Amino acid sequence: MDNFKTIDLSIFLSEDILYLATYLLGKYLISHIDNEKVITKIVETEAYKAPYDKASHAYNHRRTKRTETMYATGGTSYVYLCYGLHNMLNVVTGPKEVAHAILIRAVEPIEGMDVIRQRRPKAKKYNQTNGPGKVCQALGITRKHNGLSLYDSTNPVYIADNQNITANNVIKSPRVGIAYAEECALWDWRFRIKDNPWTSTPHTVNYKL
DNA sequence: GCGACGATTCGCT
DNA sequence: GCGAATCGTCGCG
Repeated sequence: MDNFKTIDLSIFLSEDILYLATYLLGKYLISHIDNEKVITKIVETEAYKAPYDKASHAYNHRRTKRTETMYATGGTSYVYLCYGLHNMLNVVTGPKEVAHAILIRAVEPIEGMDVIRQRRPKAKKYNQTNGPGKVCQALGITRKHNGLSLYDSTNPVYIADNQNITANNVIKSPRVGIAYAEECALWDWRFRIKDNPWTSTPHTVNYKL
């Protein structure tokens, strides 16, 4: 389990963010942090399409110190702190200056389960990596890893090629935790691999306008 | 400066 | 199911 084929940069430059969010399903997310290697498979993503998506941090071209990373070239990592304690990993996509991003919500452990258990000692099997904050904790990802090129296997965090998931094996549903985003909250921009037990909760969300 | 709040998680009821 | 934890970011002034 070594020698991974990385993803071509040109893929990340696409502006078809819904395609990319499904394309990333099945791919490897790998971390090599604190001398520990963890290999996982991406099983759940969410798309955030600046500038008109009200759920995006870059909504309405908002550009601040924090969101500056979102305007980087596609394939860059955007890691931010949520609720003061949870790190969230996103994949910036599109050309430079286009602030689209894809949130990695859940992964399936492939290698390095012992490391994950060490980092999340209280989590039971399927609760180890089934949420965006849990993913970062399990892989050791923090805001220090903001701004990395995810197509470069010499970086401590990167994405590698693997299976493609066919459309009939992808579940689309509304995104989680964005009730404030009004009509955008209803869009089916959350993508999960069908019947995969490692996807995150809640399994359904219901927003009222 | 200051106050409000968040792309969540966990433990307890 | 509910509420607390916890702090950087943002917007206002």
